[in-house]
Amino acid sequence: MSPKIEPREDDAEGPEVRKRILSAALSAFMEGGYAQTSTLEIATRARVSKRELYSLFGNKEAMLVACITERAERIKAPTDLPAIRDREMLAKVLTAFGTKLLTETTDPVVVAVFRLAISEAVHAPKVAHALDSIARKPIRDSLRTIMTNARSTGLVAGEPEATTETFLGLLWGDLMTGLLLQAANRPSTGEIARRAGEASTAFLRLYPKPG
Amino acid sequence: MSPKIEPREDDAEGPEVRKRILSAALSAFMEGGYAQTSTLEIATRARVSKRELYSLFGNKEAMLVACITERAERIKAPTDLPAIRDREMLAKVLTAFGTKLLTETTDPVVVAVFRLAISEAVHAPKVAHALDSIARKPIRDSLRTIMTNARSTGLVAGEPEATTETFLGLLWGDLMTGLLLQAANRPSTGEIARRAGEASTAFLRLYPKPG
DNA sequence: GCGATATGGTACCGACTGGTACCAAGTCAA
DNA sequence: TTGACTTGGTACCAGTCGGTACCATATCGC
Repeated sequence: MSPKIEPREDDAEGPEVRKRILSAALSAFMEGGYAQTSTLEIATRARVSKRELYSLFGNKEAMLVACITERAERIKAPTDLPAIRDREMLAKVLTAFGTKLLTETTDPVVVAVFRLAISEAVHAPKVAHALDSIARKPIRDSLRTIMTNARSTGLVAGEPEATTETFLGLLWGDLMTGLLLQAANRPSTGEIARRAGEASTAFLRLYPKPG
Repeated sequence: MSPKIEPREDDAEGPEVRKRILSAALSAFMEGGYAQTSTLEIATRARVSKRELYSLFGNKEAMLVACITERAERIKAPTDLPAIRDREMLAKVLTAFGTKLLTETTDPVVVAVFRLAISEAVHAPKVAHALDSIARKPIRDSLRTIMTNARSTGLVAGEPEATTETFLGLLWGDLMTGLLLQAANRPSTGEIARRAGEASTAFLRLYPKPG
């Protein structure tokens, strides 16, 4: 009940300190990788002292986790799913879902976040697990909800788990691996739309209306 | 024209020095990551002096490239493609291809190699590029050859590039990302076979015989 | 104006690293 | 035996880093 620390950051100091640090840390990690980035570098970029860094985050790894978590939380899947009445509508929903998913996850920053999490997946499972549970799983769950609905309304016969996996595969193809290895460029908006559309139609052709 | 150095490693010293180093380096990198692994650690594991390391590889990054290259070369795609006469045979070839691909690339060591390459993709593009050109591209090329054949013999109508991407997507689904993030376990032999079979049948249903 | 608190800047500590130099021991040819 | 060469072991160098301590400044309440 002590008086809250008032955010007296209104003096053109930019975003709040914590956000500034997270932003600085993320861009530093993106450019230099986790190991190559020194905490001093982060502090300097954030225009903050190392003490502030350590009093806010405790240690370097926690800064990484915080970065990744913060960015991943903004990827969350679309929340409001309209009621799907016919297969035409299902096609539209899937296309929209795919477009959104591809757009968000091919963002260079997101790709870099995946790279960071993958890099530390062995040593700091927390990092990878955070990304998985905050971004990857919710997206998948959201898609599976669509699939479950589509099945219960008799639009598609397949098992939700299987159809979800199929649609994700049709959507991704080999793209993510290429992006992670920097062997592919980010697809343009048009390519993304085309890809999502094709995945949607392919999916519906693959799972025709039962009965 | 000086006398070749004869490989007098026949004295039960185990594999040749170079291979021993590569093996030691790969397992060290796998366990500890690139940055966390010291060259002394590698030398000790390989029962070799640091001098030997540096005279053979020059620097640490080259050791990583050599590791990855060596392991990636063993993934190469199946070479002998039988002539494909009908769609039944195409199904079998695709299933076999998929099974082999999944079996080899879900190997924990291979996943770790991907992780290493992805980790260094920004700072050492050579590493990631090596993996891409030695393993990923040849596999894709091999599959596209199958697709091109299938098209020219009138078994499938789709553009080879597109059908290749589709089949890879059906095969992979969301698996690789899960493995990289350590959020999924390696699929069993049975699961791999099932997955490859389903990808194959789905693909053929998606691309019916033209005409 | 004054004491308390918090912050930026920075020096510092212990530990570790990549890479090189050097030594002692072993191996080979003659 | 001798001498050239190779190798494992290790000390060493210069540099870096994570994390802490300390100081001087600035802001705040009063």
